[in-house]
Amino acid sequence: MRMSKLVGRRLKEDPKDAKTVSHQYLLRGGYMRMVSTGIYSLLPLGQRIVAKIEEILREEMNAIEGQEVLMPVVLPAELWEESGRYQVVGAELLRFKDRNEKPMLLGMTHEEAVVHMARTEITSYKQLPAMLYQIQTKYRDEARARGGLIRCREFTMKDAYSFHVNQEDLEKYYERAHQAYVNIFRRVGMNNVVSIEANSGMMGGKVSHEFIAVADCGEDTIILAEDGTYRANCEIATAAWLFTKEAEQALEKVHTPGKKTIEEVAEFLAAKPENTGKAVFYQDAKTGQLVFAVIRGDFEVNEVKLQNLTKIAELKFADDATIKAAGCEPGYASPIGINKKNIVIVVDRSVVESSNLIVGANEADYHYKNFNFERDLGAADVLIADIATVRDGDPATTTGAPLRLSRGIEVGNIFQLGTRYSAAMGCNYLDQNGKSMPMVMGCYGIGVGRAMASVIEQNFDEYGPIWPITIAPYEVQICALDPKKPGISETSEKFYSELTAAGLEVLYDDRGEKAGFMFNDADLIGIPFRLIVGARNLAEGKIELKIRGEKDSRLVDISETVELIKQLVAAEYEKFR
RNA sequence: CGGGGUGUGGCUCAGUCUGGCUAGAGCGCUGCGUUCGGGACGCAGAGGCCGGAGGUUCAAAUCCUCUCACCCCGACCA
Repeated sequence: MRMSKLVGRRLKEDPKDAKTVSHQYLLRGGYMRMVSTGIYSLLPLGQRIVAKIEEILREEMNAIEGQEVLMPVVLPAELWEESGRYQVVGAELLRFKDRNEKPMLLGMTHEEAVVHMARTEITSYKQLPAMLYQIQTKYRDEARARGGLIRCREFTMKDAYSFHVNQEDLEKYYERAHQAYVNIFRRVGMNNVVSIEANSGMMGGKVSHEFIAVADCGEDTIILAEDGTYRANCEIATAAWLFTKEAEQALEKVHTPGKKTIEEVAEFLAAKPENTGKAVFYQDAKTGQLVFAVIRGDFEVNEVKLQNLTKIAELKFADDATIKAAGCEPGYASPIGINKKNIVIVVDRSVVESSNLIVGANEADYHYKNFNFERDLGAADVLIADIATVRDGDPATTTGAPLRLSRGIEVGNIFQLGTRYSAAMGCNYLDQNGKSMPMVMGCYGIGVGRAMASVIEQNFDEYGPIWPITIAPYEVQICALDPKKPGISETSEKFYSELTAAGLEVLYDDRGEKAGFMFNDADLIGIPFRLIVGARNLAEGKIELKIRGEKDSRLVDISETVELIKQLVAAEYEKFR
């Protein structure tokens, strides 16, 4: 490709709205343009990268017996009504009506569509297991798109769905899919991706893993043990907290004027936050059901754990009126004397296993000292569970190694769905005994554009992205410096045709711009190998070879250049096998 | 959905508070010339209903009302 004809200009200044590195470089390098909030067009350079990522995805999916299909973007609402998700999912699902007033939607994920396919095509245990996948457009009407391709509304996703005769077979396949994902992220050049246990949320099913590209701009918080033995999303992470019991002391009511927060109360009573208990009121956003959570003062309630435990889809902080209606005093709420009727009470292990805590007195300006769970509240009608948020430095459950918080981008997600969809939608097969059974399903997703952005987040310098050769838009770039000088243009053209003939993908900067101008553009395009044809070196029979991401360049004999590049490119690919 | 902010050539912005000349700058773009190894320079050009609609005024990018769009923080996120 000749640069003089390449569509997609590079920008000298950072676009004002781009905050993350990948967003800035994708715009500045001329890889993509925004068309509307969270909706982007890919320019030729971006599309070339995406096509290469997709090819790697196909290879890895095919390697685990995947069969590529293509399902529609526009789906009838009735299909989603079968699974129940038409009602459950909120405004992110874009709904509309066709000319006959028939309710339709834009697919945000394709469990329903693939079940529709599987239940008509697969009828016998002899056809199982089977895996179907597609690389296709998804639409999610995000409340807030951000970060360019990191979180957008329309995006390309590789989504795969597997069907099995039983849970055991699913689990075996799930392991293979997990390994395929590890391969994919290595091959596209993400050098720091961890798979972690995750909350399966509305997808249903129990076991799920997220693949997280560790990057500061990430939206997810993940918990990693320093020795690598524990990895989990902070939403479900736990730790080997140690609590100690002491001799119980008598309950004592104390005056704590104006002291509301844990810190204020603890300081006022010359205690530490871990000597206190914290009471937090939540309510079901839909039904209003009140939930009373008690946890030690030095912990924070993990709302995702609480939601999973109480099976409430959406929790919010309870308002003061609701709290008062339940007979409690906001700010001084107490587990002592609480009316257990009509309130879901959840007590964290930290409170159950500690002694003599300071808690509210359910009366303004008063607290109790020496609260002990068994004696003062009791386990009857109380849920005892781990609802604590892991803190930096907490000990891992595996080895006790300190846990650390990191930020990351969710680049892949795999679920063991079970029969959540197949049972609801009649996706059955006949087993050996002629008995109709629901298929056991798994699903496996990777966002293609997000993967491209994440590669940048892990491979860049102050000048631009540094593409791994496996997904670089081109393998070699030729910069013809001052092409009017004798020999420059001829030599560059010769390299261009010879390298292209050798099967290499070459971007040829034939524009005759100033050297610095071309170098800066080349850095933004981030191609691994760069040949610089200039008068100075040409007089010596030499060509400069610069490897993107390396500081120094080297001189190569003209006669050896083509052969050397072929070898270097081949060797570079080997690194990603 | 809360809170904050921004809309002026392709891009980044000034001008708005305090209304008034032909609406500006840098980058980019076109032509000519000089340059030529890390974003050169000169000359000459093209390109704007100042987000939109109403209003106030002799006069509106600027003041008022309404509206739309976008960004950031939070909530949400299969």
